[in-house]
Amino acid sequence: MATIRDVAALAGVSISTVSRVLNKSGYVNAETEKEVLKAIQTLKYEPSDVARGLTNKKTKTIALILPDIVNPFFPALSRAVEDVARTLGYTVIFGNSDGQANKEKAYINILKQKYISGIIFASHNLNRDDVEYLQKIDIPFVVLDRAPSRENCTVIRSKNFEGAKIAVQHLLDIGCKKIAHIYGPQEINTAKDRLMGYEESVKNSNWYSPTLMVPGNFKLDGGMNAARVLMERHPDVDGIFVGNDLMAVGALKTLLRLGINVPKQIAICGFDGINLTEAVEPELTTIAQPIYEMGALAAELLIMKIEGSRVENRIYELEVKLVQRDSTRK
Amino acid sequence: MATIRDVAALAGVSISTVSRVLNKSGYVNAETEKEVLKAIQTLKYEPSDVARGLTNKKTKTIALILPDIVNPFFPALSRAVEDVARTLGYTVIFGNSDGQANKEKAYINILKQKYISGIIFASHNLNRDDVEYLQKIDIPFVVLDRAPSRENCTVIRSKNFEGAKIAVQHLLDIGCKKIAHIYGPQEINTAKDRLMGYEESVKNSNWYSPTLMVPGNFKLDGGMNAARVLMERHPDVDGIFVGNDLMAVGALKTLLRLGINVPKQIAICGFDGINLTEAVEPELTTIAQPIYEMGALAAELLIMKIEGSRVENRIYELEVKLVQRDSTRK
DNA sequence: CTGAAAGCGCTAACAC
DNA sequence: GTGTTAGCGCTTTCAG
Repeated sequence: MATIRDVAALAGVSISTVSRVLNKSGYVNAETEKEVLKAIQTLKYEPSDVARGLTNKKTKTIALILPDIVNPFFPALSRAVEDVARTLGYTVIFGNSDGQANKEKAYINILKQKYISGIIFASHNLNRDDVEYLQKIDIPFVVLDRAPSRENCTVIRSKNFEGAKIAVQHLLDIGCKKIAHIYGPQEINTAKDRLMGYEESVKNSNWYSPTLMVPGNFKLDGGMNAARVLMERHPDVDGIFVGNDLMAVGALKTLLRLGINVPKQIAICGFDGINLTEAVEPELTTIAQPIYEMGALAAELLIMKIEGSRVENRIYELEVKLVQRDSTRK
Repeated sequence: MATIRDVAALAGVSISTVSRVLNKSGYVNAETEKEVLKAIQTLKYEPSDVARGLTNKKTKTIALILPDIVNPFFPALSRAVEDVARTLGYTVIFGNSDGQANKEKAYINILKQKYISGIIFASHNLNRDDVEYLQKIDIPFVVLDRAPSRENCTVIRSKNFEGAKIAVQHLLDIGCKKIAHIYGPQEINTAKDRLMGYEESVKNSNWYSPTLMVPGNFKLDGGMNAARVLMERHPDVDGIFVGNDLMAVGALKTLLRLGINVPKQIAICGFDGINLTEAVEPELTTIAQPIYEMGALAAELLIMKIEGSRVENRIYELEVKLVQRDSTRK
């Protein structure tokens, strides 16, 4: 593979001139530039990102750390990140943390050794120490959903609280008289916000009872189990707002197995907007987050940071949207 | 961040000695080694992968190029690759090619500039030229499902042809009298092999007709449409072997919407073994590929190649397994 | 067993 | 405008 030296030799200039045309930095005579470009062409020269990295401490690669790519929320997000990264000339390393602080910390270290340009953390476990560390070693980062502090992080999320209220209102609108909620792990902010949105919406209803709120694990089986519990406690429920789509699918399974008609007897509304909601029958109504946009924005903001644009350290909160489907069409 | 020089200084040795203990290469006095290790400890020194890359032309990072991470087959595969890569000290870059040869070629180039250690191509579009190019620039690679030539590629796949026969046999075993097949794009090897397996299994049956084979696109809507076509052509079909799970889920949707009971009236068997088969109701019987194992094996073989072990350039063909669920339990 | 020195391929002062 | 040179942090001969 040709190096910058080969190009310089062929073009009859010095390597710094070549470097200048490569980086469009400093002045270069139009003629010489042409020569250099020609030499680059004929040698099919491509600068080595690694050598550049060594000098710049930046590698045009970003990392995406997420809990588990197998969780159906993340593929779409990853796709968005990769799409915009590639467009902007970046490459993306991905890592699964399983939500474990130590795995995530280990990744930060590895990535540092690789002079990673920046990191996107998705619904993870970042704590104050990590944030300080990242700041200390000067690695730009962006956080999805969760952040230990609002002040010094750029965080992207969608309107979970409002979305929950929209969900409940929708169920009321279609005529539900007693609405339950299956919520996710309360260590997870999104799960908490959605639960709060539900509570605030229903607490003054005469049918309200705390036992209408059943915990789940944000996974399929959690939704299945929660629905079973709920049916035992409150057989008269006629609407369920489920904290995420995966559990909503689980709940749907349980209801179908119990011979309950969805939506006629019980309507279901999920949250997230993953593709899975369209794979099941009946298709699930959901409060859709703009998943792709969230990923794209994360990548854009991160790369802006990397390239020196000032990016506000604040929460970017995106809108959610009610997507009605058969599970709430009585 | 401390460099190798800092360590050398603190330990009172030369940098080459430090390098030796770092790489366990060459002889180092036990005493000096201890000193060096201590210095490394107190300085929290971590060698720079980038600097190493510059000298070694290897970066301890591999790439995974796949069509689209959003396709539910790939998350599990990716997870496996990342798991074993991490365990073996590698990091993974992922890229979506959308099955487009040019995107894939572009990635190869970018990765080359990054001194990528090796590449895994999943069900992609690699052609002879690409293979030659990769060999020329000496980047180890492994291919999943498809390869332009058997001789000079390490390819991993599962028994598609045999799996298809198992599927048909299973449908016969549970009493199906007329079995249709929805097949995937014939440019894709796996789709072709599965179709051939079906044909070979049924071509001598008295009920056989070529019109029982309906094309699909390996996606949800393809399965939905194909099932509709099929029901018009052959309302008396009582078993469908679908070329992949995603289409099988689509077919199931169509049948449920038509008020057809699955499995009583029509049994369905898919292929792949993705999680989605357990999310729908009834759950789908499928010919499960060992998806995780395939990814893990790909990563292992690739890293063996990278690290200089001889790895046979041949096809590693893994077993598939019938997983019976309610969609074929009459 | 250990150190000196020459790169790996590139960027960025600093001269000319 | 363009060339020289000194690194970036590490590995690896080659002496000693």
